[in-house]
Amino acid sequence: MVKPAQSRKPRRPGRPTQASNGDMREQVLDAAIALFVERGVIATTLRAIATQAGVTPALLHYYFGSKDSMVEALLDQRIAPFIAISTAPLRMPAKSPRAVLLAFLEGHMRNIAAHPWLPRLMVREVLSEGGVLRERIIKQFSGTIAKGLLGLIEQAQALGEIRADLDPRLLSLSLVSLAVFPFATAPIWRSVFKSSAKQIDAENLIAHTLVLVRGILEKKRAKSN
Amino acid sequence: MVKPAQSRKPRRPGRPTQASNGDMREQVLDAAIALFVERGVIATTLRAIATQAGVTPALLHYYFGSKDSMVEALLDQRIAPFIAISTAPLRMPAKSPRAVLLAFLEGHMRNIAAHPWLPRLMVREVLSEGGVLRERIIKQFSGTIAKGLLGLIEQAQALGEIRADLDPRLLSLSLVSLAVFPFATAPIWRSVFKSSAKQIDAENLIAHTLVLVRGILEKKRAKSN
DNA sequence: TGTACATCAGTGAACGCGCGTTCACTGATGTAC
DNA sequence: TGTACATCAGTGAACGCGCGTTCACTGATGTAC
Repeated sequence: MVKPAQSRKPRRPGRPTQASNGDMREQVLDAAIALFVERGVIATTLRAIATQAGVTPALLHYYFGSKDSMVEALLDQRIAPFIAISTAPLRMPAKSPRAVLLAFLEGHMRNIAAHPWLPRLMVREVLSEGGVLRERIIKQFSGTIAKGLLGLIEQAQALGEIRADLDPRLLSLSLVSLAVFPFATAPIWRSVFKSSAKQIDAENLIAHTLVLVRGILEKKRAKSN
Repeated sequence: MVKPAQSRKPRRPGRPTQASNGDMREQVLDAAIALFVERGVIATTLRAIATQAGVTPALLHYYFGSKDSMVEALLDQRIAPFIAISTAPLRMPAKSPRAVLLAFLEGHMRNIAAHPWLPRLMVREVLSEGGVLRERIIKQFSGTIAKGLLGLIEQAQALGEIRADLDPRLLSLSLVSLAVFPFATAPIWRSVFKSSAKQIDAENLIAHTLVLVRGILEKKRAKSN
């Protein structure tokens, strides 16, 4: 995942010429997020990020001021946009809450399937106390996903669109579990199942999960036994 | 969760008398696991563990030789036993694979509900590269849970006990998600839902999840629409 | 039952190392006249 | 269009600090006679 450090020419001292590529800030953020995803925030040193991006550790302070500020910048510029995209459906008024719910879950899974580092980073940091990311992720999560999902479920239950015998909080928890955990742990189960003939790809997983979710939401018919 | 450092009398130099309590090794392991759960393995310093257990950092090396060895000792003595208990049903020959499957899930959830630090620690470490725990947890997991669960599902499908239209690998992934993720993230959603009138406890969650799982495994009847 | 001494449990202070951070500096670029 | 100089992007070397680890030590315990 992490590319070998770019072997750039050893860069003479002084201000660089305009010819040398100027989006170093982006390169630094790319390197930082790649390493954070692999090792976690605390375990990643500024020197490692700098080496990866082909700059000096001093540059990181020149750009961001401190490691903590850098993590926050990264959250604002690389993580928040994804959450905003995922949660967009939750913010628009819904004719059919059930349809919005399914669309949101599918969109969310597709979003994290396309950016597999997202759930991995988020779940790990949320489980560790004292991280800079933890508080902000929890806040963002509880303000958007949790509230929106819960509201949709309650509306859909009230309208009789889905089964109403489940606690909406527990149901939202189960749905989030199904939509997040498999993607966050993808590298693990891929290696566990690697001997299988047919590999599992993201589309299989998304389709499977949607089948499950539809089944879960479905209203009970008269039981046969 | 972490108790304040025991304010023991400042312990005169030299070998301690027999009167002073002798299970310091256990105290150290307790302190270590509590801190590992809260902060993660790399973020926990030996000094923090020593302070917490009321001993010197040098003692940790006296007992375990190194931090890595200590983590391994901890895994063998505090984590492996729980996994062994949880996975016991998977190792006994089953008359009804479906019944064993449900019993295993229920037992597993009850087990981690009673020891909530377990899933939190395991999920976090498994998601971080380079940890000592990671490799061993993955190995243990793929050797027992994954293999056992997969086998049970395949047997139950072959016997017609559960619906057979789902990929057993994806189904096992979904079941593990439902049984692990909600418990690993318990502190988060508890704080998100803390304004609710009726608090969610572990029994609610277990019962809810088992209802969902039974529904998921249930064979389809003719659809009405 | 005493005594001499090896062993044992654990300490306290220091070690080297890598961390995040600082700061004086370098030389290209932008601007005023 | 040139020139002088302030500004800017970024470096290199060093800073103090806390980390995991080491080691000479202390004094209670176990053992041999």
